[in-house]
Amino acid sequence: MEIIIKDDFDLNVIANSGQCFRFIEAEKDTYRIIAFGKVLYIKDLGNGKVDFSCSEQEFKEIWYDYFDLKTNYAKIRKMAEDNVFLKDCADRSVGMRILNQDKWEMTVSFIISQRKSIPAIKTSIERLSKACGDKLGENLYAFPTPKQILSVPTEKLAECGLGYRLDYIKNAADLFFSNKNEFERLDKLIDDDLLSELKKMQGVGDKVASCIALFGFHRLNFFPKDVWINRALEEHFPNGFDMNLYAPYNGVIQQYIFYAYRNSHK
DNA sequence: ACTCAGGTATCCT
DNA sequence: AGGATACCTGAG
Repeated sequence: MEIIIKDDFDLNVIANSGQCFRFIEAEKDTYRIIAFGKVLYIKDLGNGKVDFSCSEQEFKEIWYDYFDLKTNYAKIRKMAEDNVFLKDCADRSVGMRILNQDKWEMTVSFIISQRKSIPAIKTSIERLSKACGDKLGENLYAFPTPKQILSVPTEKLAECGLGYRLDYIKNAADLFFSNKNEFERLDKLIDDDLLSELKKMQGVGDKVASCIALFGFHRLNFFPKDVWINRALEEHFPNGFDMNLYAPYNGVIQQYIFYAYRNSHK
């Protein structure tokens, strides 16, 4: 189905923004997303026209929210214009959106992310999905549920290149398998409490918890600090970055900095 | 072969 | 509270 999107929307920017690991350019100008047990292909036809390979019902139920289409990102982007560096980052990140991704998938994905490059993270996630996720098509697998991860022999999980993170992931799977409503409970907490609750998990520190909150719980004010952000802040905000200026959208600003700074320094 | 990767836990002082 | 160090493994 075709839809019209007037707001910021660039599939290439989003796919390479580091917030998602199963959103890739499958062929020229066509992107493939595996999420929520579905495989979606999207093609940007230009002039705001975008083709989604799904029914109108599926679009309304999943993808409208996934792409956060209710939110006006062009308006948020304008907030960055008061600062030369931020404006430059925002200008080079036009089309960025913060996706509404699955909370469980984000939890595991960002536990995996520590001390790994983005290509290595993607490899691990694909292996894990293939090892125990539902088959959705030829060489396409859904992200596994906590139960599926717990059901698979350790030797098979060890082949996913998870290293020392494997125990962290099993602990998280245990937690969310034995507490079916845990994500609902967490979702009701205010930002500070959500962060501290997430950090109770083994292998989840400030950075990973912030990413889970921002990309899984859609808490747009979280500002994950990774090596790239820290370098950018040191260079451009030697006296500190004022989080009050861009609240409640610090997370969006963070994505602009991450995307623009990393792309021009890697 | 060698370094570093979207960090965290643990062990110090 | 803050600093140093080890950590699995893959990608460049």
